[in-house]
Amino acid sequence: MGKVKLTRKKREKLRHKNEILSAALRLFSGHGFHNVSMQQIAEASEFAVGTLYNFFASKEALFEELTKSCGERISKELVAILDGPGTEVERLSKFILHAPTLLEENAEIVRLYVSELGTRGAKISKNRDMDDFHVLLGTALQKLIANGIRKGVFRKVDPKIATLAINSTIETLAFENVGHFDKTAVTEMFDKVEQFFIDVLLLPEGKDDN
Amino acid sequence: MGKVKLTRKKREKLRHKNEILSAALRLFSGHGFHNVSMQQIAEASEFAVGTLYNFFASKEALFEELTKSCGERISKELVAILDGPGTEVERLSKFILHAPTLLEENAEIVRLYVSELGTRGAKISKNRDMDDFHVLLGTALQKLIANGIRKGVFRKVDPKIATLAINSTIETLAFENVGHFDKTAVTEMFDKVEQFFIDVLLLPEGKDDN
DNA sequence: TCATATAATGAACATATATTCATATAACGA
DNA sequence: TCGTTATATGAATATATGTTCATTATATGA
Repeated sequence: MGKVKLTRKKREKLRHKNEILSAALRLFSGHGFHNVSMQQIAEASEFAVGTLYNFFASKEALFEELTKSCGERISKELVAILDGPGTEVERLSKFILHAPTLLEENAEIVRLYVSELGTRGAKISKNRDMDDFHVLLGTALQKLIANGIRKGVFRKVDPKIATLAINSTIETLAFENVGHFDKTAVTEMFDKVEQFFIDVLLLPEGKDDN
Repeated sequence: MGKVKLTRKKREKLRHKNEILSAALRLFSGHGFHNVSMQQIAEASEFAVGTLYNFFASKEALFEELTKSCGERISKELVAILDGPGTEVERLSKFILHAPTLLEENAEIVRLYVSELGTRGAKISKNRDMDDFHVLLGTALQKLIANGIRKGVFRKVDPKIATLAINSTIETLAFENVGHFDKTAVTEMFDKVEQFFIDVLLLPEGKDDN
């Protein structure tokens, strides 16, 4: 994608920027945008306050850059599963069951995403990036379900509603567990969610709605 | 419940308090807790800042009282439907279809609830009242579904997961629409949600899982 | 009418915090 | 070595806002 050749200085600058973003993520995800000060981010990243302003025009700008990179990362990971190999049922299954791992590996990002950026919550700034990723994800899932229906494996439901239900359920469950994360318990819950939706969406054998 | 006899003065004081709460609700629901100042609440309610502090110990206390009364109101309304008359299917149906009306009549409350108090969002203060109401609602819905399963009208699913899915879906849809409310469009969406969950939960005739 | 209690007021205070900028430091090439 | 550029610094500034409290207004009832 981007240029690979970077002078040492440029690379170092980028590293510094990422260190700031990383510290900011830790703080924002733990306490929320309004409860974290630039001073705190400065301390946590071991830079001076002024330095932050060499990288970001404002606190909001910093936040937006953070959400953009985080959103991209997560949505890419999930869309890859939805658009990946396997039957519709397999992919839907994988999509839901992948949540615990994603939650474990990106607890901070997920927390940030759900707590201040999901479909809910008083938006910080008019940042639309997150919404874009959300739409991207919704579209992919919707397409998967529509295909499954066309192929006669899924019951004839409204793909938009099914998508809404699945995504809402995953998001809610994700946030409820991202605070006090217990892999075993979370995995068990998502197993049940997967079971529920597969169970409920699968066309009963022998019965043909079409 | 409470004492009905109140002196005129007491009644007036209560009215004043409610006026403040009402103004606060309007502002908080529109801009979020952190973006509304006591000054603004004072102006909107046509009292002086100091007066607010005669009613509430702090901004947080004001907010908590607001959420408590709002939560009670909504959860009572919904639990009444879930525990009301009719078969399980009828009540579940009614529960989902009631959302547009509830949304229309309590747009501000719903907005406040979902945006800053739902299962998500960086909590303002350690207020647990809202969670209590949420649990109450969840319990009622879960019981309804369990009963439906026992009676053989619902498919054998995990009532907890079904409850999670239904509530999450309703909440998400509610918030997505509370901003730019269009009764027709919203009603149509909730009709589809109702159709989806009824369709998907109903045990196919003639097939007996039990 | 007047003494008392209750309620309302808003300027002043204390604090927090986003942002700036003059200065210092380090890196680099000539 | 030295001048130039890029980067880092953090004290100072400006602003916003939660909270207090001495003062004023109003209502009550003896």
